[in-house]
Amino acid sequence: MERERIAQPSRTRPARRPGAPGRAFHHGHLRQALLDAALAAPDIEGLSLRQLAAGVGVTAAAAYRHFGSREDLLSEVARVGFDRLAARFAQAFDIARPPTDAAEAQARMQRLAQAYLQFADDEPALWRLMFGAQAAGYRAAAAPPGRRNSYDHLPAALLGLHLTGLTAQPPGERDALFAWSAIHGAAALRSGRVPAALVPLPELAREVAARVIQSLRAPLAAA
Amino acid sequence: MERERIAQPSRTRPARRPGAPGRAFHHGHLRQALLDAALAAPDIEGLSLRQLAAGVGVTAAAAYRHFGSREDLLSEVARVGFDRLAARFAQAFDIARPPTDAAEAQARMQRLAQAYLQFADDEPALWRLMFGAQAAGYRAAAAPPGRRNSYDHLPAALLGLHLTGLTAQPPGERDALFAWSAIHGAAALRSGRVPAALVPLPELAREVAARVIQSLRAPLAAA
DNA sequence: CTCCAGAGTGAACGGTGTTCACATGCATTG
DNA sequence: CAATGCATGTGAACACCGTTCACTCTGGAG
Repeated sequence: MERERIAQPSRTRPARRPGAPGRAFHHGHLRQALLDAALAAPDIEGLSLRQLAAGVGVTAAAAYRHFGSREDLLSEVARVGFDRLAARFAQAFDIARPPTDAAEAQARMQRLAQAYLQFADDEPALWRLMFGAQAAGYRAAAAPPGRRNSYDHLPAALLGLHLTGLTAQPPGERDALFAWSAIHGAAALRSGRVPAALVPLPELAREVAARVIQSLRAPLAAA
Repeated sequence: MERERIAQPSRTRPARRPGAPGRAFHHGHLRQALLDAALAAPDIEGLSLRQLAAGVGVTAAAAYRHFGSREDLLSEVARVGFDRLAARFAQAFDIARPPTDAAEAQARMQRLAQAYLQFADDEPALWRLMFGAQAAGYRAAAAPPGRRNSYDHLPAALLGLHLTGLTAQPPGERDALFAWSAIHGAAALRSGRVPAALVPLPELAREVAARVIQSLRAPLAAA
């Protein structure tokens, strides 16, 4: 059954796009197809490997040619999530160019917060996977060696605040932690449908950024 | 098989503690036993209903006499978690008695933050359940009508800051949101093993509280 | 043209949540 | 005190899940 196979050139190894739309897997892009399907799912953590495989027209066992386990697959998906988040940060401001003045430094902080919050808004399932229950992810973004790190932008933004005179002390690791906490917490509460956090996003981002800047303006008073 | 049943008095309805240690369920406290077993589990979300039931010496189907589904059971467990969190808040300071001075108001904020962070440290599985992936929980604490609300303490602490002159404006809902974000975010990052958050807890709590107070000291500058 | 390594199949394993007909024993009636 | 009824727990069954394994197929290298 099912002879009719389309003879495709496919001279280079990783080529072989799905010429025929539905059929013609076998050697090709199953791995990517599975990742794409998972990324498109409304509830990534809740999806079953069997459904996922069936969705791309393949047996569940076939997935094990490309991933060691369901957990592995989800880790890969989370990694893509961190890449996307990093891409949004990169769009928020150019880390290589220092801010021109205090207003710009403040705007950067605000855009950074907005990028973080917007990401959680736009991709809630991916967000939950990245920072959810098992949370293997918090460090995942820091891993890939060559690639630009997701977590570089926040220290850079804080440094910008200091260089333009908005904060008294140069930013330390703990300052970054607090800033991250505030932004991450806001995103978590928002995605948890806490009413006060359901305000329009730019407004929330502006407020969080402003409060973070204010909190870092002066060194801490003695405990 | 298994005759030997211990005839127990059990005159009042909800009495009947497990006199004989292993056996002698049937009519009694299965519901509570299941909740207790779940609360004691190292990974609440990951546990199976069958294992849980087997752990208390009962068939999985028996659980359905007391809970509509596994999800229902976990919701109940989460509710207990919010009660415990509220109890810790109640121990942090008496909400009915306003703070005597600025130092006391500041100390309250700090104790509140510490209670939150300590809870996440002490009961990580419960914490993940409460604020984890599905996160039906963020509002759950606000629900029970008669009982003291988990979320009353934060606004009270903020009001204390204002009354003792530590903040310029009376605290609004959005101020509470920011404060909660910062504390919750710190707890999330800490439970996510972010290295900078793994500092000794009292120190982290002191810092977060101080930064929150500083961030709320003055009204926001115009956007 | 032959061979082979990689890719996908289908059946099977044990485990899961959930349902349902059935057993059982308590507490309350007559 | 005996009988009844209802809440409570049982065991088998269902569909589904993740994972493994022997197998088939195919496309490209020699």
